[in-house]
Amino acid sequence: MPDSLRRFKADVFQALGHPTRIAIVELLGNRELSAGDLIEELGMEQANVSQHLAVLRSRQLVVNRKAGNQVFYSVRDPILLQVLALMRNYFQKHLNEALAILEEIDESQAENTK
Amino acid sequence: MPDSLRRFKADVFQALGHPTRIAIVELLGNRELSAGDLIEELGMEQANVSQHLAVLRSRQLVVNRKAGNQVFYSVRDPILLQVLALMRNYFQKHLNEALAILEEIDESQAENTK
DNA sequence: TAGATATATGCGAACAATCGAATATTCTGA
DNA sequence: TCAGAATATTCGATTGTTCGCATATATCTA
Repeated sequence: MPDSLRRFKADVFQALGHPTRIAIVELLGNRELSAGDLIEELGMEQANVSQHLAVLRSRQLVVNRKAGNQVFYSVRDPILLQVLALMRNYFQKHLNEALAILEEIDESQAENTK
Repeated sequence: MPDSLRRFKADVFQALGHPTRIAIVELLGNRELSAGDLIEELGMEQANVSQHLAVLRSRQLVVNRKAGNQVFYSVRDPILLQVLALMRNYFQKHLNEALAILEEIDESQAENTK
């Protein structure tokens, strides 16, 4: 496989490689939500959410539609939702290990705060 | 969904968010390959490949088996291969946009080298 | 045991990603 | 045209990732 193709895939995965962006894609699901809706649901800084939306847009994982004052976002291709569904599956299958990994992450974070 | 779950998913995606690691998982497919095999196939520095393998191991996307002198790697769960297959699908569907994105990346890299 | 082979790890420099704060843009309604 | 609402962008500080190089560890073979 050409390297450019791998870079493309890696870019898509990397765009999904942040909890907030996962949350955005999952909140969107099959419906449209405005940026404001997302900000409210996520309970995060407006600018921060907007930045994450910019990442998802730049990789074209979401599309947006302007309606007057607002901007409505949706997932561009349902394949992405299938991918997330597979991941849910994967997570359940490996729940124990997953929790262990998460604990490690927490511990190493505690470590850093010492 | 709890945030921890999203972090777990994000971690998995992030592990896949590098062209070399995509290449490794795709090379492995359903078979086992030694670290040396992978280094040869990839044509990259031994240490670099080993570091990428460490990332994949730490997120448990691959498992390894020691046999004497060598270490054999394989993909832990075929779900990951399904995910990659879906991405192939996605890529073909959006080939044109994908190429545009790749060009942008190239341009911004050229920008940086100015 | 010594030397070779296979793999992993530690370190530092370069680069990229993230966040909050401030500011800019775009649109609406008075 | 102006104020205000919704969203996006820019900036700088901080943190995380990646790479190459050097070195460590483990195993095999003579």
